[in-house]
Amino acid sequence: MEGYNHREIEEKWQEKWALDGIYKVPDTEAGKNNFYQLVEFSYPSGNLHTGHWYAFAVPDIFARYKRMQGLNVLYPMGFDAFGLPAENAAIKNGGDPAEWTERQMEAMRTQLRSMGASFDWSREVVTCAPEYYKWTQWMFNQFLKNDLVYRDITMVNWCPKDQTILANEQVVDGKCERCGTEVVQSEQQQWMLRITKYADRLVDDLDKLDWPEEIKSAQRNWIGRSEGSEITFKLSTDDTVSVFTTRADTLFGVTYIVFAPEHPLLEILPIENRDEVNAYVVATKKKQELERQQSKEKTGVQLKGITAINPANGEEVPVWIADYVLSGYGTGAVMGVPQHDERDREFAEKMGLAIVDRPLVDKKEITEKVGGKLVKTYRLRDWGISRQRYWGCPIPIVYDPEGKAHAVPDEHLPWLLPTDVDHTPDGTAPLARSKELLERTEKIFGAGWRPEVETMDTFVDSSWYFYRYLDNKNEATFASPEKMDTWMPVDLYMGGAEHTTMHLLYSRFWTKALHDLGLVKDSEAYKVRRNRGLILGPDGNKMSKSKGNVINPDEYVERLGADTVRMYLAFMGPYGVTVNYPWDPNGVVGVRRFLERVWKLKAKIDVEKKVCKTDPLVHKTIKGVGEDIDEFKFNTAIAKMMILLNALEKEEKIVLGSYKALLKLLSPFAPHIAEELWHELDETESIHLASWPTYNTDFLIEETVTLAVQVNGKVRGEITIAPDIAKEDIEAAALALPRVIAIVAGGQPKKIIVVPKKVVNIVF
RNA sequence: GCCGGUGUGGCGGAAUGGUAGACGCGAUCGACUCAAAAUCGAUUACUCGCAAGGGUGUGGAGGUUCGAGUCCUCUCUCCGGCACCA
Repeated sequence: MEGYNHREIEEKWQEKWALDGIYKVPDTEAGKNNFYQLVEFSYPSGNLHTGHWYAFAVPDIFARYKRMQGLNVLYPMGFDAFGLPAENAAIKNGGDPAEWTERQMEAMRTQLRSMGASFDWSREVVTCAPEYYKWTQWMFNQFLKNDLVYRDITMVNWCPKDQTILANEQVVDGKCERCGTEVVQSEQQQWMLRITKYADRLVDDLDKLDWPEEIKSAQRNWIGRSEGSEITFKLSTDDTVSVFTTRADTLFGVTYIVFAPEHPLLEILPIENRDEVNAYVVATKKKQELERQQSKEKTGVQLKGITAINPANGEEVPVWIADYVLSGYGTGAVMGVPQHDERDREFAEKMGLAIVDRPLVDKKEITEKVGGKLVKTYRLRDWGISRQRYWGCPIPIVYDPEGKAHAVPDEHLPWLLPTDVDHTPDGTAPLARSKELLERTEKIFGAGWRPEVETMDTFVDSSWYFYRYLDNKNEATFASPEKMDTWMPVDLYMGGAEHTTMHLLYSRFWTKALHDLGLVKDSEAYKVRRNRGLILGPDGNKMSKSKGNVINPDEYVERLGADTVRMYLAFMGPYGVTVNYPWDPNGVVGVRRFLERVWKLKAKIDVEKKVCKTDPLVHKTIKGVGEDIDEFKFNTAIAKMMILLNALEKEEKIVLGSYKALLKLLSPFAPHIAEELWHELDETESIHLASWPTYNTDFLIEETVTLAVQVNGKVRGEITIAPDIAKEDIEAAALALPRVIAIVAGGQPKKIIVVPKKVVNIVF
């Protein structure tokens, strides 16, 4: 037998598996239940890094395990292929983003294949393909018809470098998530999706989901529901202003009212110190949002000549504007209750406003009494999806000569992205420069019609991709109801923690919207969600080129093999928890050693041998490995296989069945070496089509058990006895230990506790 | 500040309230070798002791229990989310 040559066998089996199509998944298979396991598809960067391996290769263990257990497992892969990097590459080097993307995808497919993952490539989904975005646009049209889409002028986050709008989720510490440029606020028209309409359900339905609390809590925080009252104050000018408060019970303690500087009433009120007020408003607008949030120093200006009447007691209180009141939240005006609110107190003290201590009242009663209403507000904003970029899904809208927006009718979908675009950025949307798009629009709709030149946020593309895997070639609909019935909802969705309040929230919204339109059955797409952690550099820091701590998986695959890399990543710690693990270049060698020893162990097989004293351990290992995989504890599953190997190696000769069982247990983790060794045993069918080994409980019955003997809770020795021995005999055996006799020294134990198979505690 | 998570050897980590540190890495010693690597064997929480054996130990302080890494109370650290959100 040759030595373990990973290069040879990995390539050989990858080719063979592809050729035989062993991972091609039918929509239904007789006698098998379907299991839909999803991982977040990736952007085609053309560079498969350690993170990808951790994201795809480790869940592949689970998919393979489920398949061997007799489930019909779908584990698909695709590409979230629209997005800025392709366009930036085109800007930098010239060329076409579509071609660039295709090249990157081809490179990535090759790299992905090197993982030995069991993806069903026949179901691949590529979001930038017209066959795909046709349905993205179709859904947009459906949403438009059902009032889930609208056009609005809003303050947006604008990245001056990328020349595009960013969602709040894409702004990190006031900087563009992608390029790190300081984000500025600017007022723009854009297409909005009414995600806020679903805010309550997005919060409430979390309770039904088997998701880690950490994810649910992050989504709740992000949506930021708060329940309170809207109360109207009359002004001295006969105008009225509504305030939102969660503390209606403090209404009697109101000593002033404050507007946000952007409040629309400011323009119409007869303010005596108009110049002073305007100056404050202008100064506020100049401040960027970031600055406004950082400097907590209270500022503000009183609106002279304006007062408000407290509806609870008729008291007349002054009215101010101050930038500590946010225009985008609640009603953009608050009641100042310095006695009960820290911010109000700070403001009142600085401005010399009254602070009064009044009794609290019932929130609900007082709200009703003063004609207010109980309301909920949310931190979540509607989702602006307009991007002034080229490489995205075109928004299927055209404008008539009067400038009115119309949906591009379904029969003209896909509304193709034009190709005649100069990618040099000039601050305008690239599609505005396309002759092709304009001519197409006029040809179909008439002279004077103009196309929408914005493209969609790529989070739109990824909000429904998991449906398309189920039926990726369907030309009549995005996915047939029958196929969705057999697969949805997703049984297990593993992904990155960074998507918790972005993709994960958006796609939940999308599913609910499709559900309400009768297009899908479930209102939640993912039954179980697990976030994974990060693989850090050997120095314990996040991998980055500048730190020089980047681990290139290709090098390790070349040197030690894909099986070793997969298995090492699984061995580092439990999966599905957001814990970060540093890559240990020595640790990975340990896994390789394990595989080599499995390889060598084959020489010890004795086909004549039928029983071995390791047989019970084999059964125990089968049980344990299965249980660990069920809980995503791949690390301890591997440890158990190592324990078994250690024991088998100590034997002169081993039973063939034991070796086969070990190979089966190993096969989800290290699919190539397991397949190779399996075939060397004269097996002809793939090990990956074999069934998961079963264990015989007869072997799990222990002949003897070892109990710790404690005196007053401290371990003083141990006894090895038959498991079914009587309590009295156990006590006697424990008391007979020389060390116990020495400690007890003839005294009478107060009590003896016997925990079967575990411990004897002599309390003395 | 609010919410969520985390804390165990030199390192990654393991432990249904029942012998803390499985498994792996690293380290030390030994075998093999001219030598090194690889491989194999032994040791490896800390500490006192020649040894037998003892003491201490899961961020910290209390508590419940025959028995606590695990349960309870308080507290600290680090990581993540939200944050002038009324």
